[in-house]
Amino acid sequence: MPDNQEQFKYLLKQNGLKVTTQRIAILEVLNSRPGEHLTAEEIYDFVRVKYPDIGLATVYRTIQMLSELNLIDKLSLDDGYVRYEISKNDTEETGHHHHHLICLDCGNIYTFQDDLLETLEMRIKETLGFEVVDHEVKLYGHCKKCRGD
Amino acid sequence: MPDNQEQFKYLLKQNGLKVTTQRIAILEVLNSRPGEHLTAEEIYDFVRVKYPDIGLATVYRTIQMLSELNLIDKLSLDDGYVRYEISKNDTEETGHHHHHLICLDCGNIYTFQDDLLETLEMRIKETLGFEVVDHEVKLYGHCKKCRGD
DNA sequence: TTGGGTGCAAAGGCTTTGCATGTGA
DNA sequence: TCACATGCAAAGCCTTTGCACCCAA
Repeated sequence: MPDNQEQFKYLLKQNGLKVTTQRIAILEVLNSRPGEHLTAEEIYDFVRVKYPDIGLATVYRTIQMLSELNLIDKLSLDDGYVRYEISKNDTEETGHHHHHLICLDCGNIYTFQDDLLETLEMRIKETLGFEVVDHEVKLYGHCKKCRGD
Repeated sequence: MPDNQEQFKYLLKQNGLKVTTQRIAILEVLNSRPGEHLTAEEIYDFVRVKYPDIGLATVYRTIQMLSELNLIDKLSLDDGYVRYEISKNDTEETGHHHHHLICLDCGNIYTFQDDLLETLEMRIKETLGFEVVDHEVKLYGHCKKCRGD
């Protein structure tokens, strides 16, 4: 995580932005909960444990910035909330995200990696002339636990 | 479209719902614009051309109903609007939707069909025990037209 | 007749914005 | 010092809800 934080500070400075307590705190919350998909409100609550004076607006503003810097990923579950998680892009170049399995019963979100789409995307480029640079895949269904019950 | 409309009326009656002018009008608007992805407001505007007295709330209520009856599909582009299009499910059983190609330059939405995910979904069921029943795939990129310019 | 449907306006709920104050560089 | 960042509250914006009236069945 210090790596991540250093990268963050560097990115901020490089973009003429300031390194503030609030920004570091928010990044740390997201960084300490990989794989969770937090709403702005949830992030706000976690950050307030250590920094009770932070404002919700700051959380929203910081989240937006982190998203633009590609340090976090957005995920929308159509439940009225936008969720965020720390980005784990190994390959900076592709920027491709992992996919989500969403259980319709318990609401849990599972993630998985798959390169299957690359074949598809290549075919789309050849046949339609459309060049895919990013994708979002959500699979809805019933997870093992819920199917077992 | 009369087929579709008859099916609609039948579905309404079967569910103890009434066939009203407004409901038919909204369905017709969506039916006459396949492949377009309309927001509630846009649907509202189109319907008002013929039925100026309709209320926006009725549009929202009807849209929700149509969605529950699986006559229309929802699509969220994360621009703050939820969009709808008439459903063209050939196979009632699978309920699988087509996929969307979203151009980051002009905003146009292209659709395509592909069965590639079925392999993936089968593998997910085998390895993770997660049974996929629906999916949503959005591919972002640059369309032929915009790449040409 | 009568219970579901509609229109209107108000309320909800998440997110953004304006502005005065605070603070990192 | 000073431009950017923050907190607070207000405003925005899409969507839902309450309620009296209306109209399919």
